[in-house]
Order: sequence, then structure tokens, then C-alpha cells
Amino acid sequence: MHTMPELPEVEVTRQSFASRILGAKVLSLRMGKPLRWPLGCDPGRLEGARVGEVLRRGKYLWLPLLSSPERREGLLIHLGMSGALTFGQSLPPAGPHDHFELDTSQGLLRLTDPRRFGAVVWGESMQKGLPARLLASLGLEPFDVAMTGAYLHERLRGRRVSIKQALLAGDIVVGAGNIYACEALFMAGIDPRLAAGRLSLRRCERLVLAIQDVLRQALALGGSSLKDFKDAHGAQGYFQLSTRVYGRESEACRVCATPVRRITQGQRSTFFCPICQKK
DNA sequence: AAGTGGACCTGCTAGC
DNA sequence: TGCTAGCAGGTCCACT
Repeated sequence: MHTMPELPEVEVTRQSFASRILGAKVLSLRMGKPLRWPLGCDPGRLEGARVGEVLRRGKYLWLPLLSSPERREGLLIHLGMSGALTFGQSLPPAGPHDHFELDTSQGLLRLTDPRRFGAVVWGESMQKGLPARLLASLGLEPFDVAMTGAYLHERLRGRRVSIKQALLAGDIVVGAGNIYACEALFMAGIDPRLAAGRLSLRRCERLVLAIQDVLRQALALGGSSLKDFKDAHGAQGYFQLSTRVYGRESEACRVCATPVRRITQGQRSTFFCPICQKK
């Protein structure tokens, strides 16, 4: 029951427990082995707080914990590479990879994260302290109305990194990780090695649509389950059954049958079709 | 400022 | 069968 958390998986997770945990009263909080950052507060201070509406920003979730009317405290949660949240009233006993548990009046919220690149960080609000710092440099949400070809074109101007790496950096547009960046570039017919600043406005427009398209599709399929991603209900996703290039090295391109290539960019694998993605 | 590479950590699989 | 190398969904940070 672990994961592969790009935007669709994080959003699917959010939707799978947000309404069930809303209004719950915090009974206790326990941390296991260290995650990416320390929690940043005494776990006891959150007891008695009420859970507000769970929000998503990029691949982060914000869990508001209203300890009093004027306090907008909460927890910023990131799933890292291998994290998964589960929420329920009778979860199995905690295992060796369960490093965060929030017991509430409506169920137990648990983060399972073998690699521990994930994080649970307390903040007085989303706009203060460590949460604010982590969120500050995030780019636009892919479905923001301001997310247009013109915006992308403008933000990529002068950038010499490859378009693939520019997408992954997350400071221009959030949400597409390694899988969906590869998929979106394929759908837009763009060579992942192309310098970001050399994309024409027209290509930027196509790329925006492709990113939105692929994320929408993945969302509709409940996300990807590469290893065994499951949402907080335990339902798995099916997007991985339909990837066009990701994870398909040497297999035939679904459009032109040319073998899909795998290259390394910024220490990450990139999959693409050398024919369908010429420049 | 922008680009690059290292760091964090565990588990799984392919290959010998 | 058993060991080892290589790879995996992310992103921060230090350095050039």
C-alpha cells in the first residue's frame, strides 16, 4: 500500500479522506522514525483541535487543525517518493514504515513511507514558517486559469535547461512529476531534450493542454499504481496501464511503433519516442 | 541567476 | 540460492 505521488495521486488521496476526516477531533499524534523535517511542534499541543478542510497545493496537502477560532494551525504533508496516506476506523496495527499517525474521533490518519522522503510539518498557517517556505517557490497549479501557453512561454524564456527538467523543477508549473512530464511531452510531440527557452508559443500552448490532459486522465483513472499506490480508502489506480512512454523502454511506440527510448536527464530517467517527439 | 550534482532512505529486481 | 548493482514516484541545498 505504498505509492507514487504526483499530482493525481495526491489529489486522489485527498479526495478519498477529506470529507471523512472533516470536523474530527484530534485525540493524539505520534511520529515514528524521522521524516524529511522534524514536525516542528509538541505533538501534544494539537490534541483537541478540530480538523478543517484538507487542501492540496502542488504535491502537498494542508490539513488544517483548528485549536481555537483564531488559530489557523495545521500540518503540511508531503508523500515524497514512497509515501501513502490511509484513513480509517480500524486500520491494521502500525508497521515499521508507519511514521506518522493522527488519531481522531473519526478515524486514524496514517502515513506509510518506507523511504522517508516525505514530510509532516506543523505550521501556524500555510503562510508562515516552514510551510510557507516550502510553498513559496511553487509554480502555478496546472488547472489555474492563468496557466496558459503565453504564461509558460514567458516563464521559459531564456532558460537553457531541457524542457523536461524545467517541468520537473516545479517552479513554473506544479504537479507533473517524472511520469506525467514524460507523458505530457509525448502527447505534445515535444523532444524532452529541447532547451526550454526554445519552445515556440504554439508549442507552449500545446504543452499546457497536454499537461492538463494527462493529469485529467490520470485523475479519472484514480492515479497510477506503479508499485502499489492506493488512496486512503485502499483503492488502487489504473493509469499505469495506459502510459504511452513512461516505463516502456524498447517497447513499440503506440503511435509509430518505433522503440521507446530511455535517457537520463538531471539524474532521472526520461522516456520518449524519437520519431513522434522531434523537437 | 541559472545550472549541476549530491543528499536524504529503503526495497525490489535483474543479472551474474 | 545468494550477492550486488542499479533503479524507483521528489525536491532541497550547496556549489559553480
